[in-house]
Amino acid sequence: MVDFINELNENQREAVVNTEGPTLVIAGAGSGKTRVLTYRIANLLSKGVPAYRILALTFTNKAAREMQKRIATLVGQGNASNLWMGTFHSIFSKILRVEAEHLGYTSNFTIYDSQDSKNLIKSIVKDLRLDDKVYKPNDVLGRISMAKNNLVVAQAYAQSAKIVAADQAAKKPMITEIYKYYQLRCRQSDVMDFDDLLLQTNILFRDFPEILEKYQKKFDYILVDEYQDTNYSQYLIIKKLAEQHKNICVVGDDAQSIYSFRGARIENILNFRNDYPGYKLCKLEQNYRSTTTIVDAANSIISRNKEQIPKKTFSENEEGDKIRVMKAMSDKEEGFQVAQEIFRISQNEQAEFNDFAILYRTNAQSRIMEEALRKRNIPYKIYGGLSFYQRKEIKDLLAYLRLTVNQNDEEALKRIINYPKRGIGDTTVDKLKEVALKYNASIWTVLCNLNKVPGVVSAATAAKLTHFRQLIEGFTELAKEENAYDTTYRIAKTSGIIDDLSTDDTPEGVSRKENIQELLNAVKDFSETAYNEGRDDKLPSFLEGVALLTDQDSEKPEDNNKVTLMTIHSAKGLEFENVFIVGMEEDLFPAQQSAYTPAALEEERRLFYVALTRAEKKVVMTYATTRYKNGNVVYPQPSRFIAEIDPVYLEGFFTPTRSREDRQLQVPGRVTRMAKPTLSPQPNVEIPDVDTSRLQAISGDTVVPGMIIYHPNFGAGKVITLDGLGVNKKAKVLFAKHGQKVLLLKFAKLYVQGDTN
DNA sequence: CTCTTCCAGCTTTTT
DNA sequence: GCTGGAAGAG
Repeated sequence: MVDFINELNENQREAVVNTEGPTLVIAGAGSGKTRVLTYRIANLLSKGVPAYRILALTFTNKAAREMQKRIATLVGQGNASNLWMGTFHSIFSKILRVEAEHLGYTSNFTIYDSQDSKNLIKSIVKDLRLDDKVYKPNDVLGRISMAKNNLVVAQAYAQSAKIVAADQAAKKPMITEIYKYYQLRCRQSDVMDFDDLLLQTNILFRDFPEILEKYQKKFDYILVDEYQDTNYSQYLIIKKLAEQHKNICVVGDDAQSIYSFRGARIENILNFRNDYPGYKLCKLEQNYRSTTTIVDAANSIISRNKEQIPKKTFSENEEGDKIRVMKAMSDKEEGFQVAQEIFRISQNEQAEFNDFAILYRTNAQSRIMEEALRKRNIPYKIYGGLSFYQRKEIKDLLAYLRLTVNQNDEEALKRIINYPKRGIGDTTVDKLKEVALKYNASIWTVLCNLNKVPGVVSAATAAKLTHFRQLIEGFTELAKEENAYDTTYRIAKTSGIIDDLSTDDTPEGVSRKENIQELLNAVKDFSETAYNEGRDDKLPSFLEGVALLTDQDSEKPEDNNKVTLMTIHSAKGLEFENVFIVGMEEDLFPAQQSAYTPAALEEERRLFYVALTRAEKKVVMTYATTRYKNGNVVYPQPSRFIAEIDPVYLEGFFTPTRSREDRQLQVPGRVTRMAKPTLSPQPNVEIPDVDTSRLQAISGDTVVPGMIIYHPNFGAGKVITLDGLGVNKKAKVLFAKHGQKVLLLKFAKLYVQGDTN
């Protein structure tokens, strides 16, 4: 039995005991949010609610697993594993597989990861003969994703005047066409992308009320973690499911909303009161994780944001050390200093390596940290970056598995039709695709009907294609009989993948083979566990989950005493005794794209808040004064976030005294190679003042000599000369405060004085 | 059709 | 600094 009285504070207990009706839990960082969720679920179970009637949605697989583990220790493994607990994507993909036929998919539909989606977009852009410089897969996918997350299907996209106008303004009017074909080809391939998993669930619930009702009845209790990170699509699914009984409990912290870039709506949490009148509000404000210094410093940061739910997190822990700021001459030295500090602290204070985390804004920063740690023989584990499942050799083998299960999977087919080499080149694939488009069929269908389209390929090519087709068909037959492991093993062998990798003796080649072996082990593990537990051990079942897996899901036991390296985003929800936040520099953190709009900047600040509040005892922040970025040297300024912390909580950072106006004017931007901050000579040209409240952005090619321009970094300046052509066009500009600079116009964000009326 | 070499673009963050 | 695509030679 669960001891609520002794293990929970009053507010936490409220949140746990009030199981009926809508409940909103506002949970500050480190306030025992997970504890509340797990106890609430344990409480429901102890009241006799069957586990399979509880739906608990988390944001990451990791969070789900963690919670399951903790519930299992409270109520036993058997009970815990019957819970419907997982990410939105994994839970609803499960439901969609059951209901797929209603929507015109098969239950074996494939899930495209972002790379697959981008590849498909690339290919559509090519088919439509569009400029791939204008229609960049990333951008286009972003637009489509945004649309889907707002439940705008391709047809509605085309009909929305607002969206069409926005695309036209961005000079990308064909996105709507691309969306249409993208969706068409996904359907043809029996494929859903990540966003479809949510969109199609919404469509399912909208168009089939009896199915909605089935699930409304099934889930008596619904819990949602990280509610501030839900997007519209997720929000609506929850709302519909909870409509009948309204036993919904959402937990979140608006101060930790860091996913608006992928459609998360902070309003969802703010509007809970309107959606569920009569809701119960629980505020968890006591931080049990961090020292008062850290909590107060974090508060001093987040209070600068305008948009937030009023709350005051506090800590009754000891005051603790001040937050240390370390400056390094270079990114390399930054790594060196961090490694040295970790080593020193671990020696002096008997801290274990797993008490340390190094957090960074971008994955690209990990490599330099890795190198430094390796030199000092400090063990580390690294999350994110190129995940296991994104490695080429793994994707290749998975593509075989996918095609075996779903022959219409276009991206899988294109990936392996000529890997290993079997003499089927791009020309042939293009021809097949043309035929497929013409007959509105998948490439596989064309492959099966080559005789009906004579003359498309030569007899020799046709033979090769047929051979490939038979290879896959053989695998499909095999998959029906054998378990996932036996099938996969045979595929790896007979497809030639293993032979192909065996010819490569380089360290990379060896590591690729090891990765294949690791995947085989994972499949074996799946098959055996499934068999032992009486579940389906065939290939489709294995594949179901794989697309939604990430690196973070494969924690290895040998990883237990290592320093953790990860992005701040993936650190959310975790805690470490000692946290190093590295790369505290302008244009890195806050990211340069975020520095210009207030909303984006607030999100960066929340991200910083998340980073700080990961720490229990010590925070060390570091910045470098030179850094390699995309192979170029840049000279970053320390992040404004350092100066935003109340200096009483800091040590080692000298806050430069700047005038108020100066601080407001300074919107640090990109430092280009040409723009080394050197000693600025006083200008000998008179530059009039610029009214910064009336600036108008201009593009580089409208710049002419003599023009007065305004640069976010350097302020007002006069264009002296221009040289270079096209994208290499440069302007020599004399700035009032910074002297002469050469700007690459392609990069420089320039403004001119706008109309004064 | 395949292999090699060269170049451009990229870096926000994740299911 | 790395990756993926283009281009050109065999």
